[in-house]
Order: sequence, then structure tokens, then C-alpha cells
Amino acid sequence: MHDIKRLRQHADEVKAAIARKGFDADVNSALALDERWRDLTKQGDELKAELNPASKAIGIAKKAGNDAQAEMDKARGIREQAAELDDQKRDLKAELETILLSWPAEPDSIVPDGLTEKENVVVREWSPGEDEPDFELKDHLALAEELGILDMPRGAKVAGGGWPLYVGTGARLERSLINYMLDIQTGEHSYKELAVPFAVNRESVLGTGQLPKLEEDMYLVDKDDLFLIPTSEVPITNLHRGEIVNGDDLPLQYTAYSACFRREAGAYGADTRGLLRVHQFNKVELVQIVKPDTSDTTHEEILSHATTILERLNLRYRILDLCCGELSFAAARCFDIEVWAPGTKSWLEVSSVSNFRDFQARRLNLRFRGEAKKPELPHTLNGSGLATSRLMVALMETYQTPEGRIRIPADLKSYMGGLDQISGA
RNA sequence: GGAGAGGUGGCCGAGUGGUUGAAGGCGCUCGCCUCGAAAGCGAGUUUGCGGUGACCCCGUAACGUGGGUUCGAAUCCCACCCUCUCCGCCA
Repeated sequence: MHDIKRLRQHADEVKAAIARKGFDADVNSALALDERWRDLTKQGDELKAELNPASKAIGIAKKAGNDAQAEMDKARGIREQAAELDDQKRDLKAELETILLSWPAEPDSIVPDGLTEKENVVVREWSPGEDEPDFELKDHLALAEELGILDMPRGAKVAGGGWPLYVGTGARLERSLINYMLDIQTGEHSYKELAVPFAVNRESVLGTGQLPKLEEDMYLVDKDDLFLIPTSEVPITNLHRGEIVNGDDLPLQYTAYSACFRREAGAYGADTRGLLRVHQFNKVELVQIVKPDTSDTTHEEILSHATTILERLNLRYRILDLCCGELSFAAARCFDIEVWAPGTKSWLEVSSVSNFRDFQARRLNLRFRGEAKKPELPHTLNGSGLATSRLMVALMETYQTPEGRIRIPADLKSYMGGLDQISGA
């Protein structure tokens, strides 16, 4: 959410910054509502300032046994006026909130211009330095179905299209990846592991900024008004919602595995073969809550925490500096990590590492007590570290053998019970 | 799902209509004392909003949340949420 005080002073800047994301913010309506609200607040407070001492005087008079009917009638009149103003104020405030909550975060000034993926900037590419094999590479779906480790038709039978069903060593590989990534992030990068709810309430999704924009992209359990989490960013970042945390405890670093659920509404025509775009996938998420002056450094750190995994698995990847239009609603800056899938012959997004500045913190009413007299807003950041389904695609396609088997990367062998390669389910 | 108890500041806990943003204690901060510390003594110690983008100050709001009654609500009424205990059901 945007700072109303900043908006009052720098409305043009705010409007211009949001416009870089392709969003036309009706700044004037917001300011008009705010001005009326402030005006009514002033009037209301003045009335109450009159009312409160009058009520006290009535109390004293009645205690002394004096009649105070005239004063009571007068006080009632004032109270009715004040109540009238309160009602108007509430409506104005609600209207203003609705508007402000619908505005995306301002992108950082260094974020590249542009509204489509064409304007994303490749900032770095990494490769293990091995040539691609010279035999005909299969894509992950062909490989996995022939091995029997992925059964999309039966997934469709029990749930629907785009609900993957892993079988045997495929399921084991999925679980291994999750454990492997969690072990690195908790053991080497000092994140505290959480096991979070996979469903969250409306307040939580509003806090991290999936609502109001992405309501149609999430699964809603209507009966309980709960959303299946699209990412564990939501439960993790909401942990300290409404709290004032001790500044000495920052940075707070959390990681959690979770299943992630996405309706992928409107994704028709996009890459949907096999595991490329599914309704449920697994992800290890990294979240940090930090002091504002350190968030740029933290952003780079989280990026390296995510890429570590790919480098140890010897998977080729590249990093994109997302342009304004490609940034998510709440993000001020974001690096995407894309892994190379040699069979599919495309770059697959396996992580988004975002800095939200104080945008989420303000929505969450999340503050910390630091040197300043008043509580301050921290910056929140997160990154996937990583998402398994597309990682699985790259892994299977990269490690395939001419016989259609899948070698197990050295780091994963112990997690796979010493298995060298997958030759069947 | 049923029955009961309960939600008050960083924490414990008092407060069942009146001058209570809230007793008391703990904790914390500062000062005195001390070679230093402890103990003791004294003072301070919530947040939002508006005036006014800072300080001070002033006003206002907040005792789970939202409504209501009243001149006046932490206190009375209604609804909801959450926690705990017991029962039922179930992994």
C-alpha cells in the first residue's frame, strides 16, 4: 500500500512511478477523498473535544445530586452531530482504502522500462561448462512417462488436467529435491525452517498483495473463505502481521516448503505441456524481513541462495532483471532465475526474487522498533529457493541418457538412497 | 459438532457505568548510591490519526473484532473471531 503522506506531497511522482507498470492511478480522486476525510476528522475531533468535558461535568453534577437534564440534552445534540460525521468518515475511508489497496507498488528507478518480457534484461548467465550431449534429447514428459515416474493421465483422473501425479522414484526425486534445498537453506544460509498452513484467510492474501488483483488466480475454499496458498510467501510474510518486532531481531530469515496452488486462469495457449505449468507444485521459499537500508544487499543475497542450488546441481541458468511491466503487483524490483531445459529447448522460470520495500509491511501493519523514536516499517523480500516442478523438468532433460534413463546428480544420491540413475518407477 | 471458561499494555494482573490510556507487580531505560555490581531510592516506559512531512505540544481514537444502549462503556446488550478445558467425531 502507498503512504498517504507521501501521496499528499508527491502525487505526481507516485502517479508517474506506477504508470511505468502500466497502471493509471486516479491520484486526484484519492486526494479529494483524503482531503474531505481530513476536514471531517478535524470537525469531528472539535465536537468531541467539546463533548468530553461536558460529559464529565454531568457526572460530577449527578454525583452531587444536582439536576443535569439541560446539559444532558445539549451533550446528546453534540454527540448526534459527531456520530453523523463519523458515519461519513467511515465511508470515505473505506472508499479511499479500496483505491489505495488496488494500486501496485512503485518500481525502483533503476528498473528497466517496458511492459513485456521482451524488455527484461539478462544480467548474467551461468553454465556448468559442459557441452550438451550429441544424441537426440527427449523432453521431460516423454522421458518421464516412458519411465513411468510421472502419470499425468491419472493425475487428471483424480483431480483434473494440470495436477501432476509422481510415481515411485519420480515421487522420491521430488521429495529429495525438497529436502536437499531445505537442508542447504537452513544449514548453510541460516534460515529458520517453518511448516506453514497451506490455506490462508483473506487478510493474509491482502497483506502480501495477491488480493485484490489475483483473486481469480487462487483456489478459494468458499465455505470457509480460505485461499489455498499460491506460494508460502503468504503465510510466512504474514507471521508477524500487526506486530512491532524488536529491531535487534532483524533480519528475520524464514524458509518453508509448501505445495503451491494456482488456478492459472487465462493461461490457455501458454506452455502447458507436462510439468511446465501446473495447478500444484512444490516450492521451498525464502523470506526475509530487514531494515530498510540493508534490503538491496539482502536482495542480492537471496538471489545467490537460490542460484547455489542450480550451480550445485550443475544446471545452466540465467538471471533476468525484470522490466516494470513484468514486476508483480507488490514488487519494487525483481530478478527472475530461469533454468535451461535442453529437451524442451527453453528457459524456465524457477524463481522470482523480489524486493517489496515497505509496500507489504505497510499493508501488513508490520513494524520494527529501531533507533528512531517511532516504530518503523521494515522491508520485506522473498525468493523461491526453488520451485520443483520446473526444476524437475530441467533436471530430467539435462541428466537423461541415450537409453532414456535419468542420472542422479551427485548431490542428490544420498537423498535417493544411493541410486545412480532412474531406469523405471 | 456440543458444553463450559476466558481474551485488558512487552509480560503477569486489578478493574462490573463517571473525571481510567487504564491500579499494582515484573521487565526495560535513565539518574542517585558504589571501586564496580547487586540491593535500595527516584523518574520514565503503548500506538494510530489530525493540527503540522521534524520536535514539542494540543485534540482525538483504541481494553479480541464489529455493531448497539447511554450525557458518559474496559465495565451493560447483540453478533462474530480466537484461546483453553471436557464430550463427540476423525487422520
